[in-house]
Amino acid sequence: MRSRDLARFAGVTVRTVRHYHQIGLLAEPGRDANGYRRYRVEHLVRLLRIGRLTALGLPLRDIPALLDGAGEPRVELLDGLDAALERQIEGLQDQRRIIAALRDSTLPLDTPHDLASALAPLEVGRSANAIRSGREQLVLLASMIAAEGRAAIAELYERLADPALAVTVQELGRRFDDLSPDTTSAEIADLAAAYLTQLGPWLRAYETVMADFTGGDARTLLAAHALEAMTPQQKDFLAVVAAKIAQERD
Amino acid sequence: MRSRDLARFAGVTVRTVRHYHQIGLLAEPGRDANGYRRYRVEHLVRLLRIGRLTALGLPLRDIPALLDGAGEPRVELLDGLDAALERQIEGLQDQRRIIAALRDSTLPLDTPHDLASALAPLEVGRSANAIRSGREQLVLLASMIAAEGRAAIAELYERLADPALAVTVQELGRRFDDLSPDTTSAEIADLAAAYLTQLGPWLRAYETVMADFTGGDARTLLAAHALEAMTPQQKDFLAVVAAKIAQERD
DNA sequence: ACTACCCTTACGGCGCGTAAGTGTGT
DNA sequence: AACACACTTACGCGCCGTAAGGGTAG
Repeated sequence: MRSRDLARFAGVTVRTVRHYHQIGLLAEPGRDANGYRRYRVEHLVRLLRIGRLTALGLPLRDIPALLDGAGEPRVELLDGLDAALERQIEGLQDQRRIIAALRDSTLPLDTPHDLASALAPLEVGRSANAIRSGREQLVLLASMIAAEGRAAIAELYERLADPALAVTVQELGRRFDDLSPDTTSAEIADLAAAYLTQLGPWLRAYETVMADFTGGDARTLLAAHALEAMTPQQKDFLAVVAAKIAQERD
Repeated sequence: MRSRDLARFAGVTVRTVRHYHQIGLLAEPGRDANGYRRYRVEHLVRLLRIGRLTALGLPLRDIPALLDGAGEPRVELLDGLDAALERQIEGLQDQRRIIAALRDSTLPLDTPHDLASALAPLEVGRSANAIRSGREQLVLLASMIAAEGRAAIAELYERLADPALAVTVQELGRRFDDLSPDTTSAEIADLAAAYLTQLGPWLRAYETVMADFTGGDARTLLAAHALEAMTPQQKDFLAVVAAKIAQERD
């Protein structure tokens, strides 16, 4: 037998055989006068056994001990392999579940599905900037909120997306997007008042949930992120809203 | 944010972050006067999105296209990922099945379970040499027989292991193992006659199955392997048996 | 002269882990 | 002076794939 025959019989590539030679897993056979390797049946047997063991998921490193010594720790070995396989399978199944959930959505693949699903209707009519910023904020939020808070946050977003409120939210959002150097401070105050009237209760609920389920640095980061995407007038608006909330509290 | 903070927020290691820098997946941030990296929220957002995509099983190589360009081929991409995952899972489940079958057996891990399960009783009392050779032969045979023939071969082995025949087979085996330089040719002829009487029909069935389900080179290899483990007297015995079979045929 | 093999050496790839050696913040 | 950080460069892993460059069999 020469390399090609051996490899074919064993169902592997010639490269694989030579790799096994390199790491000392398969003994080098004798050579013909021309330097070609000349294999004997014992090599094929060894190669086939190696193949059976790798098919179990055993690393090459462990195989010499099993083939040359006796395979003492039978059951422990098998149990270890099986447990490792089970963990791997579960991991892959998790991935499949995420993928399955994602196919039903039109949102980007990297948005957290559980929070974002309700968000799509709220994006209607918003500026590209606002949409991008909102999605980024969601990614941040999803990473920083404790697992127990996810449901609470999701429920809040769903409340916004409720048809009774969604139209209002869209309109407020559009007015926010339109804040520009032309906007007067009276108009800003106007919008802030409308915001608090319509969304005051929601904002308080949001703050409660955030206080319960996120850390202080999380909220700092979220705030920093939100500010990055805003125009000066939008920041002014935010300041007015914040002032009014503080005022209410007293 | 410095490296450590960024990494902790994103749930990865600092090394991972730097790897992403190296392959151009994450932009290098500005540096402080001392050379430390100073990250901004946009880096964290990017890193989190990368994390969401890798969690789906996407290779890092594909991620820039998804984050920077639009993710056009949504469904195809997801389907491809899902199919790949499914294949992987099936492969791992195959491994688990093999492992499960192996735990019930006391044979070495690298013997083909479906053929070998019936073989254990026949090894009782045989020489170490014969046992080793027999198992090796099984490995060879399992690799060379067509899938359809496995059941037929398994059935043949089970016939040998049938209590009615097993004792005879064991005894013939032991006598075969004992062939040595002291053995006379009359004793060899004696054993050959016993062999043919007891196992003639089985041998013919075996030859039929082999002719049906293996190639000529497979049988050549098996014969070569069997001969390697035999003493001269055992080879003599084999020659006598072969001659008698040829004689019968005429 | 063609084709299909054989040989050897060596780099690549995925996604980082793990040093090794040096400087910085407190 | 200790300690936890930061920085860079570079090798390692598991299992080969894939050349590159050259000889050989039929």
